[in-house]
Amino acid sequence: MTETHTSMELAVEKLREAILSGTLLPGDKLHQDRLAEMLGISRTPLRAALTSLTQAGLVTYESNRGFAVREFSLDEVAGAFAVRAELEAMACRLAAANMTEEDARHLAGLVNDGDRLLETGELKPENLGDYRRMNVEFHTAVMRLSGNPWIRTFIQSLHNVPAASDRVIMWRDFKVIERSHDDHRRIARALSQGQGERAAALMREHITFALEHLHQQLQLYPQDFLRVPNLNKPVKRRMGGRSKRTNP
Amino acid sequence: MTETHTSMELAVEKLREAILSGTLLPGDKLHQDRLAEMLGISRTPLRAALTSLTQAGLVTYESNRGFAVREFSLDEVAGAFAVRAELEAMACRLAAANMTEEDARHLAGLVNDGDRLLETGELKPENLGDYRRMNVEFHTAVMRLSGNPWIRTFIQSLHNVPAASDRVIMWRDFKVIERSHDDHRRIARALSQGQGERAAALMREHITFALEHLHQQLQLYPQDFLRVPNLNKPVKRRMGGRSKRTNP
DNA sequence: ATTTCCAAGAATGTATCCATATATGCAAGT
DNA sequence: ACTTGCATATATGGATACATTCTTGGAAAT
Repeated sequence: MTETHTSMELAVEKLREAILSGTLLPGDKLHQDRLAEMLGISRTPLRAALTSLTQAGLVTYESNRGFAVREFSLDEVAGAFAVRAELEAMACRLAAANMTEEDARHLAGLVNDGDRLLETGELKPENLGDYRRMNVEFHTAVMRLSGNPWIRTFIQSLHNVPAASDRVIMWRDFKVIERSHDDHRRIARALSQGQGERAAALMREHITFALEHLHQQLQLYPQDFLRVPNLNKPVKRRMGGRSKRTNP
Repeated sequence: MTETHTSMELAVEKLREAILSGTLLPGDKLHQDRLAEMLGISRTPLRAALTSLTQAGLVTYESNRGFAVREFSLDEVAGAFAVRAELEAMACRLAAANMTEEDARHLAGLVNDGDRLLETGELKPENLGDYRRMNVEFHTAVMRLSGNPWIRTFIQSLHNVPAASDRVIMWRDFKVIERSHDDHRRIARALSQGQGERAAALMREHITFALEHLHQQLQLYPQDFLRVPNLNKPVKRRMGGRSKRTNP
């Protein structure tokens, strides 16, 4: 069984990673020839990848004017959190009715993993990746347990909104992390006991606070977030670029 | 001033229409050469269109095995209604806080349009298109008023689920239409008076009932919905082939 | 008769080439 | 000096040709 990766799929992954990690900044124009050369493929699969990412919401497209990395307003980011809160709360209500013993154990296990990662009283940098994975898996598990596939689909695309993604855990305040993890613990227990409304309320607050906290962090450390959307930039940034152009 | 429609965008429209209208049935394999010829374009823009539709959720794709019209399970259809109910209820809560006089008038106007279309005590076939447009515009307006762009985005993609689309109004029972329209009236008034929770409750029921009604209709008139997904159709016509074997 | 293997056909994936639309820069006119 | 218009350059959109993978039909062996 060959893991047949078509090169368009590879391009999608590479580009998604580049955009979400900030290598490509919002507003950057996605020049087909250069990108194709950088990725070592031709323009055909690249265009397919860009088309795909356009529908996924990561890039924008205008006829005859090409693709560009999508920019998000603060309102859109806030809206993303609001919808996340609502849909994941919904997932809790639904999941509570479907929980089996095994499901309960799985969630409890994830909470346990978090306990271990935080037991030193801090979130060590080398544990950040594991904590993030645990966090993602917890939320994903709840949505899966809801039995409604659309919830996962939509939350997934909300994670393409840079600041709304649960990829980012830049919480400097350990107390906030601890509280957040305690939310998980309570949610897991509430779900296991069939307390759907309670779990939903916890989840809604869990996510709503994340937005509030983001706002605070944005006030305190704007430079961490404000990769300034280069508005009508005079600067042509190129990624790893070999510049082969000679004009000024 | 040419309405510069790139031929990929045209293909997207044509295909979307063909799929939603049932010309292309769920499970149908989307043969690139044939489709390209039918649409009068080459495979390049066609593939772009298919890629786009894949992300939009109307078709599926597997590496080296091509595209096909997506099939939806009854569970997925039900799930679509459930999420619609939740998100549009959310839109009501948000919209109630944002309503201006003009917004109120707009909604009232739409309700009025519906009144006129139904005043004869029936929904005449020639009015069905107008009624549908009014219905779509009403729901769209509420979502727009919510100020959260994601709600519209997601509901939009739920309308790609054939039976969950509000394109279909195949209500034979006039009482059901009348009640549904009365829901609109109450929702419009509730929103205008800032009664967000009430509007949300009405909207949730409005949509939840639509699913229940769909279930009923599906029991009564299954043939209207069950456009049978033609599983591995035996048409293997090879033209120009040298082996002309007589049909059994 | 059934199964296995191989080869030819067909369809998909990718690269390259051509056409068209947009952007840029220079010249001419006011 | 500024604006306008045109010519050239550049980028994107689409078509065709080529490569790779999958499917299918048949022959040989058990």
